[in-house]
Amino acid sequence: MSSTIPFHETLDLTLCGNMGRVHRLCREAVTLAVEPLGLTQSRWTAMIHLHHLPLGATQQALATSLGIEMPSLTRTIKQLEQQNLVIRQVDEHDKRSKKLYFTDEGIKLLEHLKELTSDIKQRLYAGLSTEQLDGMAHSLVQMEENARRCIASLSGDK
Amino acid sequence: MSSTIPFHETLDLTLCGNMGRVHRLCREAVTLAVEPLGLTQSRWTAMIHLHHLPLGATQQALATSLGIEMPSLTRTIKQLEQQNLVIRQVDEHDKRSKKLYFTDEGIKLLEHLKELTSDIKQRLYAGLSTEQLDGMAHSLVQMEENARRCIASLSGDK
DNA sequence: ATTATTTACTTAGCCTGCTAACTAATGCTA
DNA sequence: TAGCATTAGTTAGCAGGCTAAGTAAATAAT
Repeated sequence: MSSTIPFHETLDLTLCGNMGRVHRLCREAVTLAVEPLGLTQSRWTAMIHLHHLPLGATQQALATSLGIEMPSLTRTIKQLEQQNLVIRQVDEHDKRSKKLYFTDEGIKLLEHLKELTSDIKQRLYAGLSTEQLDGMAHSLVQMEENARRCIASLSGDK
Repeated sequence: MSSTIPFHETLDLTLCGNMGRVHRLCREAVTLAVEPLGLTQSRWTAMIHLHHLPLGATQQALATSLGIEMPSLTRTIKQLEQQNLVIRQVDEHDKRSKKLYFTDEGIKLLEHLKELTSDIKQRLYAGLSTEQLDGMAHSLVQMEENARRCIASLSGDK
C-alpha cells in the first residue's frame, strides 16, 4: 500500500508494482502453508498445474499453463525429478518433446498439497465477493493483452 | 454465498500467478519504452518513487514506498549512484540513515522518463474503466492484508 | 532428396525479489 | 551511566522470472 503518490502521474505503474507485491505475498503465504512438504513456490505451482493437465503433458504444455518460459520451467522440473516427484519421458511420436508423469511419491504428495492449500486459499480471499474476483480476473486478462501489444509494438519495432 | 458454479480447485492460485505474469509484462513494456535511457525496471521504478517523496528521503522511506525490502533497494541505489543519477548523504541528525538526492543529471533524466512513460501508461489501461481500475486497486489492498495475516499466523507460529 | 525453418528442450547467465547475519548508531531501561 | 533492544544500512547468497544461444528432431520448401 504505497499510494501516497498522486493519481495522474503514477497510478498505473504503482498498481503494477502492487500486483507484483501481492503476488509475492500470496505465494509466500502458500509456501509457508505447505512448508512440511519441502516445496518452493515454483515447485508447488508446477505440481498443481501439472495435476490439472491431461496425463503425459509435455513441458511446453506445462510452461504455457504456468504462463512462464521454457527455461524457467526446465530448472523447476529438474528439481522435481531430483525429488522423485515427477519423471520426464521422451515422447516416442515426437522425440523432441518430453512427457511428464507423477511418480507414486508425487501422487501422494499431491494429496497433501491439496489438503494444505485448501483453507489458505479461502483466507487469501476473505472479504472479496465473487464479483470482485471475477472483475479482477477480467481486468488482468485485458491488461495482459494490452501489455503484450505494447511489447510487440516496441520490440518488433522497425 | 453458495454459488451455483463450483469454484475451480485452483482458481485462487491461478489468479495469483496471473498477477505475477501481468506484473512482469507491464514492467517489461515500460522498460522497453524507456530503453533509450538505459534503465532497468528496478531503476526506473526507484527514480519515479523517489521523485514523489519529499526531498532528502531516506532509503528506508523509499523502500517502503516501493514496497520492497532494504537489501533489494540497496543494490538498485548503488547502481543509480554509479550512473550518477542520485547521491547518498549521511543524515547529520541520525547518522544511521542516508538521505537521497537526485543529481542534475538525474533530474534531467527524470524529465525524459516522464515523457517516455506517459503514453504507455494509457495503452496499458486501454479498455478498462475507472471503476474496474478502482475495483482492482481495492481488491489488491484487501488481498495484501489477507496475505500478510496468513504469513504472520503461519510464521509467527509457536 | 536435400536444404531451410521451426519446434522442444537445455545451458549459461542476468535481474530483482528475498532472508540471514553483520555493523554502527540510536534509544530505552535499570 | 551501563547495558540491552531497535533501527538503517550493508553484504552474501538463494529463488525464480527472463533472454540468448545451442542441439536435436520434425516439418516445409525447393
